[in-house]
Amino acid sequence: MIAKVIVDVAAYPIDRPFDYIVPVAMESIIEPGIRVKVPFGNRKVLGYVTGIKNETDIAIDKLKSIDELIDLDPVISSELLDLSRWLAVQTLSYEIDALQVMLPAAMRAKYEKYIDVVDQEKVVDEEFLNLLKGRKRVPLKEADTASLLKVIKNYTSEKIITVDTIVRQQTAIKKVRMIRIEEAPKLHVILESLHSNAKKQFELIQWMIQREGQTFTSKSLLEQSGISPATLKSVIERGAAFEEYVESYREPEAPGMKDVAIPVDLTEEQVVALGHISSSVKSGVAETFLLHGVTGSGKTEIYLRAIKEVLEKGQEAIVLVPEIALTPQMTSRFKARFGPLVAVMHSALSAGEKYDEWRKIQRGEVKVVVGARSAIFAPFKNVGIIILDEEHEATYKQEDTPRYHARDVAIKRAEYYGCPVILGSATPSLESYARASKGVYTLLTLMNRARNQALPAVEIVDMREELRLGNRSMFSLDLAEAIRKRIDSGEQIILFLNRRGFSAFVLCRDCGTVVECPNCDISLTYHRASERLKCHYCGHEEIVPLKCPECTSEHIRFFGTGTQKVEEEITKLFPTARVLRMDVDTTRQKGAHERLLRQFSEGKADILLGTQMIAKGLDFPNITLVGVLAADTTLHLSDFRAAEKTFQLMTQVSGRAGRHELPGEVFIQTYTPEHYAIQLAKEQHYEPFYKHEMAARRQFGYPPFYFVTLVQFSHEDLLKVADFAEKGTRFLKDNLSIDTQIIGPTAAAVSRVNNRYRYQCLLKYKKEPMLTETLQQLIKLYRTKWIKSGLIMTVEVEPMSI
DNA sequence: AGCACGCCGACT
DNA sequence: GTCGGCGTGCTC
Repeated sequence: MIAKVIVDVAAYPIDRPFDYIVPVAMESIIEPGIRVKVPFGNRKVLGYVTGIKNETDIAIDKLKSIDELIDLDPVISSELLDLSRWLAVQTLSYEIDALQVMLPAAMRAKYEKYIDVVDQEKVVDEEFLNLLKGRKRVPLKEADTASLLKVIKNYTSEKIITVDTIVRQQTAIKKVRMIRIEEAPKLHVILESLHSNAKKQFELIQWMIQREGQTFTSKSLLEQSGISPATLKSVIERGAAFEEYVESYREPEAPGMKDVAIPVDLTEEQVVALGHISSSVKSGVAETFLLHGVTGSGKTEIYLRAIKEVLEKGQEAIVLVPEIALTPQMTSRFKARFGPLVAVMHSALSAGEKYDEWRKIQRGEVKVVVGARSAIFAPFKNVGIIILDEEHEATYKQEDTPRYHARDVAIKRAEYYGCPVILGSATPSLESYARASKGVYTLLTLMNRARNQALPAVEIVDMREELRLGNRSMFSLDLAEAIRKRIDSGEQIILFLNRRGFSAFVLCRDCGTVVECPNCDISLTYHRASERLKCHYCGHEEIVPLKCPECTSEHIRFFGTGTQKVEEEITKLFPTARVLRMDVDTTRQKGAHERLLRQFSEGKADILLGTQMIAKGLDFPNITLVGVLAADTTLHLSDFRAAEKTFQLMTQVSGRAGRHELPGEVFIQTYTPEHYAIQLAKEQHYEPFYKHEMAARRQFGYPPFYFVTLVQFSHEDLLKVADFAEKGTRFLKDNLSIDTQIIGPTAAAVSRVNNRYRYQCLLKYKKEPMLTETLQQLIKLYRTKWIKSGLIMTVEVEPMSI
């Protein structure tokens, strides 16, 4: 019997199955999806069995045998095995990367090498003997000097010692030590044999006789008997009890918030939308729905009811939410509705906790998973529905290999199971809406809010005008007035600062020098908490200079607006206001996110001030005012999605106000009030925005009219990167059709990051039959030749930004 | 990716 | 003369 194995080595010539002999003892157990330890070259690696066969073309003398099985049951189902192959092709990545991304990080292999002494007599080297200290097995990494490694090499070739590789999972699986007590007759025998001064052991065995045959966790046994661990150990050695280790789950912190929306009657729109989804669930035919509903229209309630139907059919549900929206508020609604049937997967869980959740899914102990992007690979075996909430979010696209989009994977999995995919959003991506318009997806619309509240009144404030009136503060007069009113009446406020591309930088007022990162072509960002300047690209940090590094002037200070600075100004303007600041700095700590939100929901603050992370999903009855401090900051990014992102953000954040009884009000401050993205966000008019933006995309040849692929090059040497970028672009031009636009090579927007110069080449095409093949050839060229010269090249099909 | 094999300069 | 530098080539 021969097994086809994909080995855990990400390299170009290795990216294919290797054949191994299956030892007879393994034949009845082995099947595709099981992991194995195999010899590869002169080392041992982990591999995934992808197929079983009886013949091979490989010469017999070349074939090796599988060393051992890592799993007894497949960890990758046949469905996911096929999906990984598809994923590798789609994203132009190694098959091993596509496989690994499907499993929790804790299951990734870790390699440890040990020296085993075979012939003790012949070990004479003093340094080596010193390393052994009498042991017969020593971790190889303890040998850290060159001379020792040399001795090891010699001893290995003389077969005095061998080097053994242990393949194991990264994080130990949490196990609980269980103690099973023997039967009474045996205990009596042991009791007799005890020495008279072993009083504690005598006591423990008598205690055990009362509980013969029972099993305890070692912890509870020690507590209940009041005996020390040392005594227990001796008693176990005498054979009075067995130890066994049982895999146990960690219990992730229980969310503290209740389901705020008790099941209510559905609106007519909701009934219609749910009806379409239900009939798809029943039909067993894959169908993709775009659920377009204004903020507060009750999309989540539709998800919950659709999932209920799926569970009643005996099937499972996958719910994806953007990481940032994976708040306790969101997950607790699912937990409240489906209780212990829900597994939650988010980045705040430890590697071990993620593994536990994964196991619960795999064992079929849960039926619903709510999670971020990677939860799309949940190891369910009978998926009945897949939901992507806020489907337009860029976080659904993975930034490193395999660069997959969760939406594409969802649709692929749904095809296999013949089940519906629900893409939900108040502001769908243009791609999805275009597909819905063309009938590729089924469009479901919710025009009204579930509790029939009016959408909040949105006012656009022209900050240029404020400036003209002499108001140099970051709060317009109207917004300041509205804030004051809310503080007085005890209502709550959300202030949103879209900091991206608009962070606090340090500028010399005499010579105009901006302090830049020494490794990247970008200005450094001022961080108040640490009083340091940081680079957001490479992580470089330095102290804030007191003098200008160029002209030594002392007139150097920071400009721009960060949340910390806004917080200061709020305290100055509204001394009585209680402010909670939520950004990367205040939420880094585990659980900080939840704590801040809980404080806010309990009314312990008047103002919640934050960045992107407060724009989504929050639902608090007392919020009646939302202020956007500077709406334009996303607008000026050099990206084709800039307007779309701005519109989405404005709509999302506005939707936080007035979701319950109290009416909401929104102020959007901007320096470009005439821009269509801002004007149309005012009324949450998606349709006109869509039409306007589509016209722009058509004109400039961007998605969804054209597909794009981005090829990026980086190198320490500017001349070399320009040269390779030119070569790569030429290769693409020579091999792709004439209708494909090939733009570049051009220097990237941030032309140097971490001391590497960056170039890129952009492909735009409607139909390019040669695309995959040409890109594969380009990658081959890179991986076999160019990579040696220090070039790094990445290819991203359909990037989220360029 | 690793790791060994293999061919040329500086040391006991 | 050997030790060791890292260029080249292979992994079922």
